[in-house]
Amino acid sequence: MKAVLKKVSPPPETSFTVRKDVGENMRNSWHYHPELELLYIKKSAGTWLIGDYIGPFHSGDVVLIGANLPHSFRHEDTFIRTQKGQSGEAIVALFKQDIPDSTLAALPEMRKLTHLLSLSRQGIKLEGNTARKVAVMMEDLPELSPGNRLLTLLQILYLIAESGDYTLLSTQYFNYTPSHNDNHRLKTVIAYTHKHFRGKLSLEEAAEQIHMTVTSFCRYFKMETGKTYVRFLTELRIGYACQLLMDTDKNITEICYECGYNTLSHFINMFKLITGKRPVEYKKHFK
DNA sequence: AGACCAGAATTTGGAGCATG
DNA sequence: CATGCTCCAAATTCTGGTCT
Repeated sequence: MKAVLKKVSPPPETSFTVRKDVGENMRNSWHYHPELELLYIKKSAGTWLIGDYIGPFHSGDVVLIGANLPHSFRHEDTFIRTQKGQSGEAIVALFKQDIPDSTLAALPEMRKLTHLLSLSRQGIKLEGNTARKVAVMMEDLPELSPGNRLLTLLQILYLIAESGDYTLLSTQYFNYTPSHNDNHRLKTVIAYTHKHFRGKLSLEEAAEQIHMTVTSFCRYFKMETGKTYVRFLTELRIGYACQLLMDTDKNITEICYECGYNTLSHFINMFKLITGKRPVEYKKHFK
């Protein structure tokens, strides 16, 4: 599943982009961009794929997507194709990490904000009261003067960081970038998995990559990532299957084999486990 | 396309060993 | 004593065949 790099250029008098997407304009494909994206779903529902996370979204949801994190929002047809006035609506703010970094993040009072920006690489979904407050602030964003718009954006980021009222969506290993602190062995095995998940990939093979026995590897992987290796692999494969279902006309059997599964029954079971829908239902829903 | 089932494979948790 | 690993048995999950 290859994400497409999208170029975003803000209007000349501003340092970031705010837009209101309505109906057809909300359509998008699997893509990424160096800008952070703050998205408020004013009126719509569907499924979002953010990194290796797949899940439903509804009106009122707010999400912060970090730099270069691939994502795609699949809106239900009713919100895309309805008559004027009844279509779905979303408000999007796209800004470079420099904006909070150069204005606030360097200050000691803003330690939580720095943390928030680093967590955004996994995709952050706002919860409860914070989501409601941010939604209200985002409603106003498109109408504000450029200066007020910037201040409101910073205020929103500060509010999110301080509240801690959010959940992380993707695993931290989906879009990892090498750093000296990262576990080298884990990086090796995850990179190997990303490269080979479409084919046959045994636990033994994965363990071999980092010279561990299978037993030790299973325990190690679970301890490091919080999920089993098989679960991680399943999420990766089903995420790819979703893309194939939405973006191609391949049949379920073909997609099953293309995602590294050998039996249709198992593929369907796993698909249901991860998405809550059967492949055919999923395809009908979004095609 | 999807359900069901038996056998195979994987994961888990406890116990224990080696090393620093 | 802490850490990192292995071994083993039991539990859980996956696979592949078959049927609807």
